[in-house]
Amino acid sequence: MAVVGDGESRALTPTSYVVLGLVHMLQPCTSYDMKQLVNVSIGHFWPFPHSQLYAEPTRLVDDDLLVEEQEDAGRRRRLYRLTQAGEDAFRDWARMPAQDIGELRDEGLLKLFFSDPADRESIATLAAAQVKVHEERIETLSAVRDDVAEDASPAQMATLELGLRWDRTAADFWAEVADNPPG
Amino acid sequence: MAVVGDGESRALTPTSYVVLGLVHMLQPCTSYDMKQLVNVSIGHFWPFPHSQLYAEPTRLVDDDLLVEEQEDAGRRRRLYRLTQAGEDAFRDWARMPAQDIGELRDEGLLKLFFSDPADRESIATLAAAQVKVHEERIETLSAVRDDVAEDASPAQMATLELGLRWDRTAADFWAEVADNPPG
DNA sequence: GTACGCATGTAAACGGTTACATGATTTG
DNA sequence: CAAATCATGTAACCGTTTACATGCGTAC
Repeated sequence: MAVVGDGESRALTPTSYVVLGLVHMLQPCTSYDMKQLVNVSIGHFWPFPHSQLYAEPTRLVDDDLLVEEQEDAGRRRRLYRLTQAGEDAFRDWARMPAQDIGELRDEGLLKLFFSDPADRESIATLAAAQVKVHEERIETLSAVRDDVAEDASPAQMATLELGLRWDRTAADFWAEVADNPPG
Repeated sequence: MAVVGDGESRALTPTSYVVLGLVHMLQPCTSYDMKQLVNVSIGHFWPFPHSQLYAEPTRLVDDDLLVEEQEDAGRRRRLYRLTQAGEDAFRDWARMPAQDIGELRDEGLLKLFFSDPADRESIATLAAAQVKVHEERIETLSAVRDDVAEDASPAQMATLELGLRWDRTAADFWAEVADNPPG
């Protein structure tokens, strides 16, 4: 009996599912096609460098979740598609509620946590900078929203909406901190 | 002339500054002391395994930002303190506004983004689970807040406050999605 | 036809996660 | 004094990041 895949199966990471999801939407597609989509969508809340979009599909081919087909002329680009197992893995993941809890990982929060209570001025400066960052991102995301309104699904628009609400919440919070620095 | 540190200096990561900040608060302290504090504070919004609290101080000693002193009896635990360079590096970081933008990295958001518009029931199920997760975390964080209210600085309490607001924002968002799934 | 930018990809190094391991302390 | 739990640490693997490299099209 033929064994498919090399050796033990690995646990898939969120990146794996991002790639499966992207291929699901775009197949057949190249790594660069994925990159293009990432740039205007999930890249805004789940950033990663494009090299992952080359490395991860290779692993998924090993796992028999993707198939790769290489052009025989020109640039010999690699085109990816889902296998049946890939479709299944993606659908199962999409259906199952998320188990991990989304963390903030905001460096500004770290700085606030470690701030010197006696140095309220530094805190105010930090807070003002954070307000700026979040308001700028509200601008960016609003523009993206308008840009993609035609093409994106309602669920995709909703992800943008949560992003905007988060930045609004954060901007308000930091504005309060700037106004009245704790210390 | 004596050369301090081995080879080229590396770029410090957020983890580096977490450790510098922890040592700043607790020095002299062991990795385990840091772990204790992490568990009831930044661990809630910037989680990482305790092994990092052993690995990173070793690197920081190489960088001459920490000094290590080993007990000569008993468990021979390692105690860390900041060097002058460590104090400086930490203070400089703390003063400078954060440059990276805190990202969401919420797996639930990914699932929403990739959800099948035709399958509104899955979306509603996902959303209901997300509501539960965030409301539970509101409970947890509220309890932590009450627990540490005596000991924590106002700035530290403020970080908890932002965490709570984020979970509130997210819980509300997902409740709306559950109520009226896009698709 | 040259220059610039977009498209496409690779490789090495490093941090982070996971898993394991075992010595102390407390509790019953 | 046995068992459980806390305290303390190590090692290996693997994903991610960073940096480099270079073909192809297009505009001037």
